[in-house]
Amino acid sequence: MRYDKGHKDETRRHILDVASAQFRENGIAAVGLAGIMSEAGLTNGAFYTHFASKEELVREVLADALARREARHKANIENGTAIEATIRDYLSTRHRDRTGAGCPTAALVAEIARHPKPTRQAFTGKIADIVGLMAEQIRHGTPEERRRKAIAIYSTMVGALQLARAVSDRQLSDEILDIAVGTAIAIANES
Amino acid sequence: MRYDKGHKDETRRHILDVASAQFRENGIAAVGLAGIMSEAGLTNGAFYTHFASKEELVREVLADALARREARHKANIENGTAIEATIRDYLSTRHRDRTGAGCPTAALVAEIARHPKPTRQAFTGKIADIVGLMAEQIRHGTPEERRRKAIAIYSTMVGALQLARAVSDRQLSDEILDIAVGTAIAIANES
DNA sequence: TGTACATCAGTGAACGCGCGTTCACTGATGTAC
DNA sequence: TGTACATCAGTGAACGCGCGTTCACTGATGTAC
Repeated sequence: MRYDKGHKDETRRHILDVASAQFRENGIAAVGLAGIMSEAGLTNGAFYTHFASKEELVREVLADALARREARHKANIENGTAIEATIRDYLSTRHRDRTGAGCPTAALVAEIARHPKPTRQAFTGKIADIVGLMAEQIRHGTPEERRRKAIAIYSTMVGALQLARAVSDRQLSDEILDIAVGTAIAIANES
Repeated sequence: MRYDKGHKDETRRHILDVASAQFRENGIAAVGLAGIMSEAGLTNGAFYTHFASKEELVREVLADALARREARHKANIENGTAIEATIRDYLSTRHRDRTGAGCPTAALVAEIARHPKPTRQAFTGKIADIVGLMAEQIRHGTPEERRRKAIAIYSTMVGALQLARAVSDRQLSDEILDIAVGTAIAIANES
């Protein structure tokens, strides 16, 4: 072969990374394949050597980006990181200001809702896993109670991060994050 | 004039309504002006008799759709509707399943975050008003505490509704709504 | 009262452009004989 | 060892199409004289 063994996998990985950042930064509908491929240092046509369609790319990007978030949650559990730290990290000004590197759910959830079922299924599976891991981080309650708390916390975090990104008033934005931190931590710790 | 007095205002109103529903249903970036105008029963060119650009339409649609939500909140207060009923209504399966007629924030907040400042300002002003009205509905706490609760409840509702719409598993979707109702009501009533 | 002109919401074709996708081709390497 | 062919990731031009926007035009009514 004229390319190293594993070259194609690396290229595919690179396209996924570029697409993942562009989708989160600008939204799926607003991002074109030509822009993704040129940022990846390739030409238009090479796209179809790796993916069957834009929709397949979307599905793989979501699965991949959420798997990375999941890996972070797993590492948090192994390190004994408290749920409070996870919440503060998610609702930080840093996360708010770096959409392209941040949570795919907060960036894309409304758009995902409008995509075909296979795409929503790829999303659903990973979300269920992440909620399960967050439930493990929670210290109080039965497994069912922890699961309910994890879903409540995740909903609050996703909503608050999006609101904090959308409002034009910096002070209000900071306030939203601050209030959501307090709310999410209170949910985690109530008995 | 060859059209009734007030005709132009009615046409503009109609374009706004059609655009408002299409944006919420399919997202701003995915909706074209030609599709809006044809559903409104007009041709392409007439658009610019009413709006200077697509971006101006977006701004006006947001201001208008959120003003309608605000009017509903005002009516709730005048009718003495409890915050619990507002929460249950927002997090109902009906609202989840009718995106095009539902809350513009839940449908469009992530996209709004990517729009120019004037658009985000139009959004921010209305959101502040709606949060203020929700705070009035809350029965416990100082004005500042009520405001914080309203922001927490709104964040939770927006996040949960979006998640419920995106997941492909109906049972999980219903569960998310149910959990968020409990969480939001608990926030409203805690002292 | 009759005629010439002004008004203006809406028409519909066209503008340049970028979209997702297709496809004949390239060229470096591996394999067969 | 040398040569013919197969492989295949990537190239780059082209496909039809819809985008946001522009603009010369229409035609029904109102106004001026």
